[in-house]
Amino acid sequence: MGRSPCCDKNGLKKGPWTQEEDMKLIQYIQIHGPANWRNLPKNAGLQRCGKSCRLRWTNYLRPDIKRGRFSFEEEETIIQLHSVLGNKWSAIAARLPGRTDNEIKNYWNTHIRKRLLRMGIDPVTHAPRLDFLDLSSLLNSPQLNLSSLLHLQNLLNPEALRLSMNLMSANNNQNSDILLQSLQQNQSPVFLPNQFENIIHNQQIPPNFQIQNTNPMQENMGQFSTNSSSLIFQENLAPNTINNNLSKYGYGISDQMRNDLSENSSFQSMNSSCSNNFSFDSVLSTPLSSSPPPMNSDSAFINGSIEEEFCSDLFKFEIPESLNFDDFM
DNA sequence: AAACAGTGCAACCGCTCTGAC
DNA sequence: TGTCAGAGCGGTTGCACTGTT
Repeated sequence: MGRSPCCDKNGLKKGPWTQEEDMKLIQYIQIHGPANWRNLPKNAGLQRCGKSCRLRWTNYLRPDIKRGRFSFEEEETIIQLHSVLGNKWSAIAARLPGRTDNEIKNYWNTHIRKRLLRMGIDPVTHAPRLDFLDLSSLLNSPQLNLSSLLHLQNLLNPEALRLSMNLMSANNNQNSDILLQSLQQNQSPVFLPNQFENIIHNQQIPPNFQIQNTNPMQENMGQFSTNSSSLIFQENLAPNTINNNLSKYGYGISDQMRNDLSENSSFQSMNSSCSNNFSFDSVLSTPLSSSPPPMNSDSAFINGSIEEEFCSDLFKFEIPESLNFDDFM
């Protein structure tokens, strides 16, 4: 005994809704309210499946539906919420007044997802994916050093990283031996956040280390789960360190932009007890525009209900208006 | 101008999950 | 505990529109 179908599909109309059907549905719901979808088509005189009526109402006819293009703020909100909630489109839609889950899903798949991929960002994990980028150009970059390779360990599959290390070894990079040895022994070296900072600043590496994932939201995200950014943006890191790492890990920050950031922008580390829950990925993956709104992610949360699990104001990042982002779009 | 390819989006399908009964 | 309706999700389809050749 399986579940009975929601409707008898024989003789029921499919495809685009006509204006007359819409009017029937609207008038019926205005009188009786949106309930008992199974019986609604019959009572409303519609040759439609109840589920089709429900979807038509919730995705198109509802009076509070907002039509038209997504604003920058809405897009930013979607990206940030998706970095926390994943593909829970209804949960995302609940925080975007007037937008439906289906609309957001479509917009994600047709616009945002493609742009994130072009930016070298995994749209699933919101982590930079160097396998989307040109590895050879990275290896030839004068900025490639030990700390950046430590993050490559998180972003590349082991074989790709081994190849990278071999190439660096050929370039007489003595530090690479340490990392290569660790990889060959398949160790899971561990280090603490303050040690990580030492690495960033002093290029020193403990004998055995591991980048610890401090973001619980990303612990279950498979092979790309180790989150570099949650470590990169620990509270005590200097802005220039952050700026340098922006470009190291695939965000395409040019030298000009990095200089502008160093000179004119400010990362404000906020004292917060929820820093471990914050993922900077959402901010990083936020699309840049020629006239960006304030990068304070507070604007992303309509009702504030998510703030308990997502520290939205850990950092405030101000981008000077004179900065030209066209190169990065 | 016509043919074709690419894109965006509404709508659908099949399935799972959840809560009420 | 099982059944059912509603809700939600991922994936897909079909069509209109737009850009390119």
